Amino acid sequence: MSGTAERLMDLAEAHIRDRGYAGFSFRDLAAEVGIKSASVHHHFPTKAKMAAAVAQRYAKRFLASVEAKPDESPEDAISAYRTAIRKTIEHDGRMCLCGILGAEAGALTPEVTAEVQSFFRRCIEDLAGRVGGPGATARAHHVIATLEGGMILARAYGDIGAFDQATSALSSSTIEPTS
Amino acid sequence: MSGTAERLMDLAEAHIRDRGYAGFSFRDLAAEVGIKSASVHHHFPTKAKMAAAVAQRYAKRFLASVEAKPDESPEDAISAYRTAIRKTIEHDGRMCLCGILGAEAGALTPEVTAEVQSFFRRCIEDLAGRVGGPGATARAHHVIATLEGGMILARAYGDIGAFDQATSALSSSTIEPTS
DNA sequence: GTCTATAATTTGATAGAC
DNA sequence: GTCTATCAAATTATAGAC
Repeated sequence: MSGTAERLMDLAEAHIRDRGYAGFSFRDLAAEVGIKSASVHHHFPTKAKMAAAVAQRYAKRFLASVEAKPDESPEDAISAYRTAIRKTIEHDGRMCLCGILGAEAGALTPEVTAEVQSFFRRCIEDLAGRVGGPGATARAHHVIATLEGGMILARAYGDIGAFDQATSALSSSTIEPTS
Repeated sequence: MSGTAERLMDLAEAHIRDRGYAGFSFRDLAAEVGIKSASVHHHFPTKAKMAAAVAQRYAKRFLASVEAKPDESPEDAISAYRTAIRKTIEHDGRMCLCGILGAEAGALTPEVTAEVQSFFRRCIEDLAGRVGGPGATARAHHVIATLEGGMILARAYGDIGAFDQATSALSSSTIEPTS
C-alpha cells in the first residue's frame, strides 16, 4: 500500500464519516492530495471498491483499539468500546464509518455492505465473548446499538453530552428503576 | 398542501430513509409521480427545503404514533417507542428518517439540521416526561439511541432479529447482570 | 401546475501518453 | 504513478410559455 493510497483512504474515511457515501468524490480526494482524479483510479479501480477498502481498514483499526486486556471484567470490555467511540467524537465529532454506511445500506454495493456487516459481526462476537454468560450476545448487540445511536444524537445536537447521557448506563450491569 | 406535493414527500421520505439525503433527486421523484423535475420546484423551491418539510412531517407523524396512553407505566412508554420503530422495520426495512439524517449531519444545510434536532428533542422530552423520576432524561436518551442503533444493525444484517436483540432489555427496568 | 429548454456544475470512469 | 483529454450521465436550478 503506497503512501498516496493511504492518504486517499484517510480523506475518504473522514468524508464518509461526516457526510456519508455520497459525500466524497474522486476529484475532491485528488485535489486534497495534489493529484488528478484519473490517478485515484490507479489506486482504487472504482468508488465502491475504495469504500470497501476503507471500511476494511477501519474495522481492523477499530478492533485493535478495543483489544481485550488481561483479567478484565464484563464492565471493562464494555467500557473499552464506549471509551474508544467517545474519543473519536471528542476528536472530530464524526460518525462511526460503518454506522453511517449501515444506515445508508440501500445506497451501497454488495462489496461495501459485506464489509459493514463484517465489522458489526466481529465487534459483537468479540464483545459477547468478553462479556460472557447467558445473554451475552443480546447484551453485545445492545451495547453496539446504543453507541451507534449515541453518536447520532451527539451529531444531531452537536453536543457530546447527548452521547454521554445515552451511554452512561451501559457499563453498569444494572439500569436503575426510576419509579 | 396539494396531493402531488404529498406524493412527492412520500417518495422523498422513502428514498432518504433507504439511501440518505443524496439518495433522492428531483428528477427521480418527478418521474415516479409522472411529472417533470421543473414542476417539483413549484412545490418545493430547493432540495434542502423539501427535505426539511419531509423531516417536519415525519416528526409530527411519528410523535402522534407514540402518543401517551392513560395510566401507562414507564415500561409502557418505552414499549410504545420500541413498537413503533419495530413496525417500520417490519414494514419496509428502512432507517428512521431523522436517524440517517443525523448521521449525515455534515452534508446538511442548517434548515434540515434544525428539523432533525427538533425531532430528537421532542422525542426525548416526551419520553422523559412519561418515564419520570430521577434519571429520566438520561434514560430517554438511552432508549432513543438504542432504537436508532438497533435499526442500523438490522439494516447492516438485513435481519430484524438484530434489532430485537439490541432492544430486548430496553423496556425491562433492569438489565440482568451476566456474571 | 405543468411544460420545454437550458444553464452550470459535478460525477465516475476510460484511453493513452509520458 | 501521474498526466491530459474526454466522455456520458446526472444534478440542482431558472426562465418563460401555456
